Amino acid sequence: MGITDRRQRQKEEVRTRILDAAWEIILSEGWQSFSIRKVADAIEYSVPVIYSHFENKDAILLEFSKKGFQLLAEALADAKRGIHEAAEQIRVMGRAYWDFAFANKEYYQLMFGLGIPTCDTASRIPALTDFNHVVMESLVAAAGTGKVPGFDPWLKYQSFWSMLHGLVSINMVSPERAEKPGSAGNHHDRTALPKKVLDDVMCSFIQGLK
Amino acid sequence: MGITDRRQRQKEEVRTRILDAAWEIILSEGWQSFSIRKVADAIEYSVPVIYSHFENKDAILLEFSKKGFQLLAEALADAKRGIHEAAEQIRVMGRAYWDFAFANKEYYQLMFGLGIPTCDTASRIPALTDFNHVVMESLVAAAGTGKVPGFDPWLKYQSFWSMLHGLVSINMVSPERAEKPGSAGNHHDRTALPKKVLDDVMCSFIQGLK
DNA sequence: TAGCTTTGCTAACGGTGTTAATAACAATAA
DNA sequence: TTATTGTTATTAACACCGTTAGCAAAGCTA
Repeated sequence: MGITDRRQRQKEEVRTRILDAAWEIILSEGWQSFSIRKVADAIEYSVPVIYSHFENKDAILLEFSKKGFQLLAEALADAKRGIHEAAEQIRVMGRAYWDFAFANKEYYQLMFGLGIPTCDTASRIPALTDFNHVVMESLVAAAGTGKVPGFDPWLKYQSFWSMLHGLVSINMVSPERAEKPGSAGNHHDRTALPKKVLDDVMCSFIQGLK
Repeated sequence: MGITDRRQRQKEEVRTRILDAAWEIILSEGWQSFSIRKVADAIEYSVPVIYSHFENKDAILLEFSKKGFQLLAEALADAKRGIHEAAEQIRVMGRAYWDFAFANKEYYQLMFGLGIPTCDTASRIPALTDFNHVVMESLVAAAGTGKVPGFDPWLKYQSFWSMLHGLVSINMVSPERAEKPGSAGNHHDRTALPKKVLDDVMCSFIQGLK
């Protein structure tokens, strides 16, 4: 019975075509203006076929959110590969997190857009576990060398992530907000300062581990 | 000519009725489902009158964003009033920031919702300056006692804000994400841990100032 | 009272997510 | 080969949305 197999394959192919078209729209027009109808138009199918592949619009966006976390986890794992000192691992992961966010703005915004992920969606993102592990590993290693009493790796993981996300999202929403009042129009400063802030924050974080 | 005065007053009154109705809708149904038509229905006017008071839907939301920053700046100013030690001022401002965010979720989400504030809106929020001043004051004071070489108050202000916003937004988007895997369903932990993270983060931040 | 300005309305345009009813099709059974 | 079944895709509708053009009503001035 290869028939059902072929049907499965064809169905899968339409599914990926939907995702591809959706992503193209998001990249070119922004995720705000992404719509089911545009996708249907792009893949030359009628609207309801999309609903036979995804429960609703948010389910499509969730798919990208998942993939975003996967890519982020990989980026961090790649960054620290080959580096032995735990503190340095943390430093490069911080930079990698920052770089990922700004190299993949659309992903990052979908991953954290306040309205998009509903409360229960978070538990349905398996890649979050990978992210968790990659970070935690280095944190435990860094603390292990210092022998800090009452060290809570989960707490430090939260701190690490919070700092990075705050830094990124404040600089992503609007560059103006992060600009020094006196240096308006200084384009060099606009990109240089946030990276200095990143270094500063990571530095005092790592200090707090030891 | 008291006629134009009265007209002005009446116009102003409609304006506040629009904002009141809008806020009520946002509180009861969430800002996602807020719509011009619902507001028009609530104030018993037709839709176009709203457009004679506000340029568009976003302009109404921006109004709440502005007020949110104003309230936040006041909350921080209130929190540190009467406290003399700069480090302690920073600590209580951190707590005040956190408390404000969760006591006024709707405001906070409007203030930072990634899709809502466009790039140029940031410069149109005067209360941001107040927020800036209130925080910076204590930062400079805290550093002044320590005499750190190469101290950049603007950089530290960025760090301070970033850490807090990251902490808040990660815990606000979905409580599950911030939960320790092993302690699923432990309701005590769900509220207690983030506050410990807050303390931890603030602690190492203040350490970095001296 | 006639004319002018302001104000508010209806109705429409072009969108959106979502779904019920229906036609077209491919695969099986007689 | 024809009839029957089950799947798939379509049309068309529902109920919304932001926004605006055109028009009627009311208020004020002269």
